[in-house]
Amino acid sequence: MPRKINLSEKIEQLRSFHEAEGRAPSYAEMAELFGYKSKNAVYGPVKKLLQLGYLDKGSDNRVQLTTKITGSTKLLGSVQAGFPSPAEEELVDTINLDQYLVRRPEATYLLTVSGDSMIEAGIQPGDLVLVEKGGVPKQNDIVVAQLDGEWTLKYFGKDATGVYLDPANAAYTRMRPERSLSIGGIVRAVVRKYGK
Amino acid sequence: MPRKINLSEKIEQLRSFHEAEGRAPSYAEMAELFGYKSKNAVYGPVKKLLQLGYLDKGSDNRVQLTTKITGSTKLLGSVQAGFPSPAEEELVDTINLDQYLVRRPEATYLLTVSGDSMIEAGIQPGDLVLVEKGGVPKQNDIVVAQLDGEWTLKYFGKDATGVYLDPANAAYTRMRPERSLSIGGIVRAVVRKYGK
DNA sequence: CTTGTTACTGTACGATCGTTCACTTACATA
DNA sequence: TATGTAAGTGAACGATCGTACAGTAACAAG
Repeated sequence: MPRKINLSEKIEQLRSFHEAEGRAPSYAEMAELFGYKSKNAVYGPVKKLLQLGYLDKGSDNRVQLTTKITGSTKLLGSVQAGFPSPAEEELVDTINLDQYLVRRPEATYLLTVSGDSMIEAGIQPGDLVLVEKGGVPKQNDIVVAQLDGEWTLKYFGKDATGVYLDPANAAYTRMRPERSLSIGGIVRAVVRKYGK
Repeated sequence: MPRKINLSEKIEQLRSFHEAEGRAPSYAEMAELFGYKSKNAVYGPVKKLLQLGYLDKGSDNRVQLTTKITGSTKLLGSVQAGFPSPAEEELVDTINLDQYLVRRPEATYLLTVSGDSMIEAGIQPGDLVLVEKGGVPKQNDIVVAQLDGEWTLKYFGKDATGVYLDPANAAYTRMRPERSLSIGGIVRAVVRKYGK
């Protein structure tokens, strides 16, 4: 039977190395980090971490850290499930919000919301919307649209009459373009930050 | 007068290198990337990019890319201002959502919201809340709390009677702990992703 | 033209890189 | 205890790393 290797400890060591240095360690640095005297000793653990997706190999042959290590937030279950007890030092993966939210980095922009036209969709003034340019909006997608000269945030829709824009606020009504309508982009995510 | 150097082009080249390789280039790779025949030629542009904050130098002497290059979203103005014309190829910095939202990575967790008790605060079922453990909640902070055995998302408050938890839903009422109340963490941000 | 400054080239250097090989140590099983 | 497998050590290899130095090319000012 193969001996048990403490991988979660090594993952934590890789996390702190990345936080301190901002880069992936070399084999020699990993040997020192893990407490080995020879850098060859890390080939075993590295192979396992590659299989588990914690490490990558680039076009040069150096190891690269994946978001499972470099990510800044640990993904847990639902609110109902509550928090894990601080005692259990389990193997928790981290994720990267950028990678989770952004599909096409070159076409994705962040805009600040002003106005309350989408308040009932949970989009408040001051929120950030992550907008992707260039796509074709589907029914009920939230879009950034320029309607008769002014930029707004609305639900996109189409019916027999043509294209329309719906607010998510009972105080406003459905709008249809009189002259021009241009879609700036489709809202892919909403981000709200509390505190200053 | 010093000759003009095209820095924004080099920044774009560094962005595409990072996207392709997932790492920072060496001096030799930068020489090839920028079209120089000698790697010494890049020392000049690199020095300027270091000053402008696009590059860093690590404890080894290799260059590191900052979020101004590796970030995945470009921060623009407000929705009202609309989109910049695609024609203008200006120097736009990118930001990193993780770095923007997360202050203490080791204490930050992501939970999925279930239930509609905070619906009027713009937090819907299925949203992700970014929760920071270990802080002391202030008046009207949104917290993950275990009230009499069950984990919920509520506004935190204190008055002469003691601690209470307020929902953001007219269908529910203020609650006060009968036996125990433990705060799991403070909600620092809300993230909603549209589409699958 | 000449001169001075800057941008760039080409070569060389020690250090470190990842990898390979031979060898020793540790330990479960028989 | 003896045996076999895996883990870890230590030395060596060519390749690439960042840096330094001398020299050339480009160009503005005189």
